[in-house]
Amino acid sequence: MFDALRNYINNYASSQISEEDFDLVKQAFKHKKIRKRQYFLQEGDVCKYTAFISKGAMRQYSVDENGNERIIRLGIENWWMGDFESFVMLTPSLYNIDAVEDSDILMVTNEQMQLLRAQVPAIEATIKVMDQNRAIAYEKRIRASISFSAEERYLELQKTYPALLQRFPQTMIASYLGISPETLSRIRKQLAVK
Amino acid sequence: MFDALRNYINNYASSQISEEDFDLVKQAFKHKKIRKRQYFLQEGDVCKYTAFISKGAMRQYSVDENGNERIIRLGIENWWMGDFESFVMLTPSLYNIDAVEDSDILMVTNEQMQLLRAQVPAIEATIKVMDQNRAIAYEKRIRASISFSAEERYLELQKTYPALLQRFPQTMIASYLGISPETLSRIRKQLAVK
DNA sequence: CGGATCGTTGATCAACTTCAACGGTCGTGG
DNA sequence: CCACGACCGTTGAAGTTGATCAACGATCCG
Repeated sequence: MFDALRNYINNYASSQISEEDFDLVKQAFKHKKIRKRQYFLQEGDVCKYTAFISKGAMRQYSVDENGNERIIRLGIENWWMGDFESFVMLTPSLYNIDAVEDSDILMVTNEQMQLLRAQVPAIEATIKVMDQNRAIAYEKRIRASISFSAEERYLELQKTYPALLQRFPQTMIASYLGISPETLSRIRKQLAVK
Repeated sequence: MFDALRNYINNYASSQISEEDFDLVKQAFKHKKIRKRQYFLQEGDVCKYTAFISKGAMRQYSVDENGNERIIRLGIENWWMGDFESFVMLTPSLYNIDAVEDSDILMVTNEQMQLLRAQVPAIEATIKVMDQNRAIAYEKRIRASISFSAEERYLELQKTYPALLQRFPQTMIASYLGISPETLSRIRKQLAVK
């Protein structure tokens, strides 16, 4: 259960995390199984935990006034899931997060995370790299949304995170790209011809 | 010249930075005056420095195959400017950065920044808060780009960063929002009527 | 087996872009 | 200090992209 997280840390921190340090990590995280369609977070609630997905697939989305779901993040194994703003500021979330497949997650509060960060150098290092990577990934996505057409954004996603295309239904991919399912269907048809 | 930076740090770190610590900061940063239209970074170059804008206004943009400028970031006093990916990874940048007004900037390399971070607790604290705020701001912008119409994105910008609207020509604001200058002009006309 | 979900396709519609022209303002070089 | 050119914002018309509405077949799951 914790192996995925251990590998993740060892991969991000430059050195291996010691057994004692990893015990601290284990104590800070709560394991939870979450079934397909089950909520991890509902709009209006505070996102008290951030979750490391050790198995499964999840999504974060808001619902507009017409009832349309707008997916702003997708996550699978070895990704983190949570509403960052709500988690850090302890404000009510604008988002829902639920499982798209049966999932195993490891949950931690921000308080525990900050403690771990201070106690365990490997965690501190991991978080720094994560912060960097997140900033870079977000900048790319912002650039794509300003500069690229729907087709280009789809191709970019296909190139960057091909795994997501296999794990989530096309409707969700479309929503994540900010386009309608019909448009994505037509783009794929179009690309198949080429 | 360094006052803006000192205030910035004192504002972000929970405690005041000591005089000795701030001397270290002063040594790490290089001051530079940069004239309107002058480049801070050109596409293809590595972004060796990140800049704290102590006075002035700058923009980061890419140029597409048709010669259109796509602005992905605007910055004024007390904001940081630089291509984060290039700065961290030392890869050639896809962007240009130039001054929109005559500006005073304080420049630092990533290496020096990491050293400062290790030596000066106030810098470490400041960067942590910056990382958080950046992530939150980026998530909002991604959400806006997926979910909101051009008019809604303009209103959001007006609400969140009204100062930007005063400092940059409308053409640049339009580019930053990912819409054409004509569309922004019509949106503003439309809103004026209401 | 039956209902729900998913992807596809066609037709129409709305949002936004592009192209073109014009007037105003600002900064600069003569 | 003035005149000129560059840039900026505005407006109109036409064109494109993608959204919406609607219908249908396939598949999956209970």
